[in-house]
Amino acid sequence: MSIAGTWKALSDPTRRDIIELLKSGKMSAGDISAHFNSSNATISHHLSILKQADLIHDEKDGKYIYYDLNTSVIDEMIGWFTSLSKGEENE
Amino acid sequence: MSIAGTWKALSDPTRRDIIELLKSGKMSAGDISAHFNSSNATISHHLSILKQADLIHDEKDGKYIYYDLNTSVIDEMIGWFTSLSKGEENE
DNA sequence: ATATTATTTAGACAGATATCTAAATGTCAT
DNA sequence: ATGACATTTAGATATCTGTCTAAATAATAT
Repeated sequence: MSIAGTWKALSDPTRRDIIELLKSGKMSAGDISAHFNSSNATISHHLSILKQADLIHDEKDGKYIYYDLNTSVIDEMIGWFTSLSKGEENE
Repeated sequence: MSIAGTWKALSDPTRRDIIELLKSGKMSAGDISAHFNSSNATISHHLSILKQADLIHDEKDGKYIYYDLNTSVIDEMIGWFTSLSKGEENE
C-alpha cells in the first residue's frame, strides 16, 4: 500500500486511537471495540482500513482475531517528517 | 490548533505536496498554485487549511502573500510517531 | 479614477467517508 | 446438529471534503 493510504488511514481519530491502544500489545477485535462507543461493525471497518494500510496485522486464533501494530510502516512515516527539516525528496 | 487538525490537514495529497514544495523556502500563493492543475481558489483553500493547522505561516508583502513552513508543529507530529515504538502517552 | 494583477471568499455540487442495522460467516461447546 | 459467541460484510444514509466558477477584496500602476 502507498504512503497515501497510510495517511488516509491515520486521518481518522478513531483509527489513531486504535493504533495507540495497540501500543500496549496485541488485542482481539472485541476487546478493541469495547474501548469505543461505536458498533462492532464500525470498528471492524476501521480495522480493515488500518490493515489495508499495513499499519496493523491480524492473526486468527479460534473464535478470536488478534490485531497488532506493524512498526515498519510507522518508521516510513517518521522518515517523511524528518526529511521535512532536511530538504530530502519524498513519494 | 489540535493535533487532530494537523492530521486532517496532512491527509490530503495536494496539501502534502504543498508542504514539500515549501521545504525549499517561502513562496507566494500564485507560485505555489502554478505547481498544480487545480484552480487558484482550490489551492487557496488548501493553504487556509494548512494555516489553520499551523503547519504554514503567511506574510503579506504588497500584492503578494508568502507562505512558509512552521517546523515546530512538524516536530510535534514526529513525537507522535516516535512514541509509538516507545509506549508513551498521547493526545 | 480606472484597469490590472494577486489572492481570498461564497455558493454549489459530486464523490468520499463514518456510521448504523441487519444479515452472513466462522468457531466452539453441548 | 443446534445454539451461542466473535467478527465481518452488505446496504443505506447523513455528513464531510475537494473542486469548480463567479464575485469580492486588496494593492499597484497608469
